[in-house]
Amino acid sequence: MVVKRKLSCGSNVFDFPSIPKAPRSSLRRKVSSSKLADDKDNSQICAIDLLASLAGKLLEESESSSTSTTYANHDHLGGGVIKQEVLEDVYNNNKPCKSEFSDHVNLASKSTSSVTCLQVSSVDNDGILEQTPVFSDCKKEECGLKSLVGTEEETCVVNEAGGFVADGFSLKDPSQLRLQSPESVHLDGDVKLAPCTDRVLDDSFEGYVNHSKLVCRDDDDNYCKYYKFSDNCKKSYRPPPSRVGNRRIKKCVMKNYGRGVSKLKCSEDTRTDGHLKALYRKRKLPYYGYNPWKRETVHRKRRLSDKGLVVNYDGGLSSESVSNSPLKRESEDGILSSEIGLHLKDSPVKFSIKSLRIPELVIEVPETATVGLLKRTVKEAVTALLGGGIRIGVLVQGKKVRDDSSTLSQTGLSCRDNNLGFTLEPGPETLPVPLCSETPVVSMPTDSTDLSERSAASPALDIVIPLPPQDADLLINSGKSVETNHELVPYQSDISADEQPSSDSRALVPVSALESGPLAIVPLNEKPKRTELSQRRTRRPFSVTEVEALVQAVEEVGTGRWRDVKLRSFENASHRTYVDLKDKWKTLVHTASISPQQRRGEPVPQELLDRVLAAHRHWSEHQMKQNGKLQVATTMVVVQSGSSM
DNA sequence: GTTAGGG
DNA sequence: CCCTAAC
Repeated sequence: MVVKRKLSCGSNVFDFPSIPKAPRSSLRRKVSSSKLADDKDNSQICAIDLLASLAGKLLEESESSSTSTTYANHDHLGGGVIKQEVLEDVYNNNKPCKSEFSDHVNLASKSTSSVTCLQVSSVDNDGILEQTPVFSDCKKEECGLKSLVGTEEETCVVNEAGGFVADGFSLKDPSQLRLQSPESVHLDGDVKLAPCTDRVLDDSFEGYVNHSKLVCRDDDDNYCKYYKFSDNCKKSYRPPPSRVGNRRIKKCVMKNYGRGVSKLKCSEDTRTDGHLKALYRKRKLPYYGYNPWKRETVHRKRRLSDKGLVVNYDGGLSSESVSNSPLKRESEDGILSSEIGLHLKDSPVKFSIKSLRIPELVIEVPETATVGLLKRTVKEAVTALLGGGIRIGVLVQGKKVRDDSSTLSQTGLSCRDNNLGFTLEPGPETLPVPLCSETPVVSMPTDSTDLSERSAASPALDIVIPLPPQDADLLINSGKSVETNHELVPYQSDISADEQPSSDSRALVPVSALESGPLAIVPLNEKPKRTELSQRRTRRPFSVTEVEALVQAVEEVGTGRWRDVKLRSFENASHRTYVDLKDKWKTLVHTASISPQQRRGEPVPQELLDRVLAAHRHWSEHQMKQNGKLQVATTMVVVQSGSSM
């Protein structure tokens, strides 16, 4: 495994990763992490890591302005803004995967933010701060995300001058946020678990936040420490080995601002299993059939489209008070404030994400494969997925919130009734696999170009940063993870209302999902629209040459036989599907029928347009004739049968 | 998996 | 280009 650091979490345990925020004082930053509970679990990736990274992101945002130079190594990023150039550089470098991990880690640490963001308390909660730091200061590299594994009741206090900004929302005065306050808002209405009390094996996360308090302070000095009161919970909650559902996959999630993403994968990829491969599932697989990957014994398919990329969190927002119990209810009852917004004071919004569902991830392994191999394969697939660069999307009422500058209240997140969802989306930076050229194992990205542009993983070829600037902030690179150990709790397929048909999911997710207890499951009420989730293919206007080839083919085989057209003239153009050709023909016909002044884009020679019209006319007539014959034939049959009777 | 069309 | 219904 490439990923070396894994914080093991009891499967049920929710780890609170503390991600120290910031880059700017990586050195100073102190990260505390709970002890790794199980090394055994290392191989698993915790979904929660994602959250951690998300949280980290939030923190980071606040600090992005003051990004330290530490990023320089990998990113050259200034201020957390992702630059395409950087990405490209990264992608273009086929660096050996192996060494990368450490590097990323460093990045992570630098850029890390604290996962604790999810639960942020105002500094005012002095009471929370305890003198006994359980965790020693982290090394630089490790500072990044450390999950507090097994720690329970951890409170994180973040005092950050910068404020948080998260995808859909921004908290301007972070110092005043207390996410865990009793008043927390329960957005989703979904399941909320009282910390310790409700703790069930399935509790993905809340249960674990109890006894110890995690404090993350990011004051001027920017340092975070965790203080742990007790570690009891941890022990008690060790999930039975058998539980698959809670299996947490450890992923290295790191948040680099998008840049070094690929490396992480590399690491994994490096470990080639030779025959293992992942395929991203493309819509039209058939046309990609020539793709070498297809022949691999093991395929991993990741379907971006559906959403494949989307990780759903089932949880929504739920309020939980840090304290054990009662408070929680109160908050739910109501006191939620709609005030959440730029100036939150004492009206923290608590986000409890029970689980994040990863996108469809189909893994195929030979029957002869060992369980160990299967595990590794899954891990790799997930790691690759996450490592590819993920960005977090926020869904409110099923609708994606694109404006990162919106406040929670503006976004409606302050309302308890809202259905909040987080999605994992492929980040632009997703190109990891290719980097690790050696390993075919995880195929996703590599082919993506060929397989489908559509897939979120935009192939390296066209690196497009679809995301608006603000989204860029959200980008989380998992590649190298910072130690966050979050538990990944798969959504429960059955329970979750989510769109994804369980059938699709052979993915890891479902399996684990089964394990997760009911509590953990909070279905997203609304099915996200695909459009929201999936990434649109990059636009590739047809060149005149292509148009000519298309016209030529259509003249020969006619309209209505797009597959043949494709095979005839675009066999090697993996990015042109027959549907594309059909669509292009449609537009060509339209273009040819309008005045030149009305035409846009690269002008198509009139000669070609004339041919288009001619061919269109010809084949239309041909089709009509066919239909006519058909009708006649039908009529004849009918008449015949009628007469016979 | 392909087609055909609407969006 | 995307999404789907209809084959």
